[in-house]
Amino acid sequence: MSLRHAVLGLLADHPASGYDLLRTFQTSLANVWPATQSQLYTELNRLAEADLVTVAAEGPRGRKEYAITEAGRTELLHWLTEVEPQRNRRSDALLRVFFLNQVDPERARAYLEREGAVAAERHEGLRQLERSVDWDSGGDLAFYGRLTLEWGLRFTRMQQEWAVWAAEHLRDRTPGDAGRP
Amino acid sequence: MSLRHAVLGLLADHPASGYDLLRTFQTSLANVWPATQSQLYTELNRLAEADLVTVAAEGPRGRKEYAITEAGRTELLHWLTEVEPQRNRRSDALLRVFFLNQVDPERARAYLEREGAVAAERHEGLRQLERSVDWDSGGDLAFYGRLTLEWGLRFTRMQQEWAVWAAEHLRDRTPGDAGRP
DNA sequence: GACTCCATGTAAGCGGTTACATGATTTT
DNA sequence: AAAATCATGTAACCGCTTACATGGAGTC
Repeated sequence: MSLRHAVLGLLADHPASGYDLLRTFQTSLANVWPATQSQLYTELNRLAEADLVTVAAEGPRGRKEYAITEAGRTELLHWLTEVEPQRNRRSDALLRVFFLNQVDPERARAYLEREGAVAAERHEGLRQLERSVDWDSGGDLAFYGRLTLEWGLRFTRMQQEWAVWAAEHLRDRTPGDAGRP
Repeated sequence: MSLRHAVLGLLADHPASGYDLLRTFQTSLANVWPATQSQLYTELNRLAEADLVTVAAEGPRGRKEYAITEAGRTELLHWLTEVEPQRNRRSDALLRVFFLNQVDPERARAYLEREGAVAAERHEGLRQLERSVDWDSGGDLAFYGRLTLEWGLRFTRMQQEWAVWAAEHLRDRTPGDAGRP
């Protein structure tokens, strides 16, 4: 149930409408906790129902600006410091590797190489993001955003390096007859 | 819908009962695609319904041994080579980092250090697993299992190193008054 | 006979995805 | 006037989690 806390976390910084939050979820948070429009609006209504947020103002076009309440802040801090993160992660990309013995080594290598290429692309995308953001604003959010971005950079690099290593390992193991005397 | 393919992948190697598969999911696959007992039995019935697996034999205590069918193999290969992996991952641990500006730097550092410690533990656990498995059996599954394990080792190491880096970065930024002249 | 392990099934509830639906305001 | 953007809401479906429920077979 972390969408709830993602919303609280954003509103803790400053009030925003569902529409505002949506854009944040589709940009800054896209790589950490993506959320859809449908999900967001439902959750905002639930949060308001539970008095963790309130409708602070109403604007044109039915716009509702939400603000976090004291109870919301308490809940956020509780989650931040006292709730153990769920660390078990599923990876269907890795699951495929597990079953790569079902295809011939060439296809297996092709799969690994594609994984490496995709990781490299994502890495490059994050590097571009890094360049495009003003990190010197001094804001706390910028600082911690930088930390999560660094995680992403390291993660994608690790994946890329692993894929290269795995493909090589595979080649060494089954010296394909192609390109050999 | 990858539980389906995880089951097919396992049955592609050799027939097994739901109970057998369950143990595999709770051990070898635990770090890649965990599944519960409830989920597994439901999925096996669905797979049988769709003729992707069949009940090859019935044993004592109502044991049903499932085997993959030709249609099942086709579906597995399709998924393996033609379906693009879903790569967007949620991480509530990382989401917390994003909102760490809500707590004081000391608590933030404590959080990062704990993340590092957990990563180190998991790394050690995987190293032990590595030692306990006979990788020289020559089996394909052992080979590809090794690749996924290596991924885990690199991932946990990366996380640990990142956590150390992040905690240091945080210290440099806000030179706490504790332990300073 | 009691305990443990093997073995399967089902029901309630929740969070996430996809799709549909509506309408006001601003821009071109 | 038309198009783009802002803005919210809801319904169907699916997969995962938790919990409950049942019983056969082997072991002490």
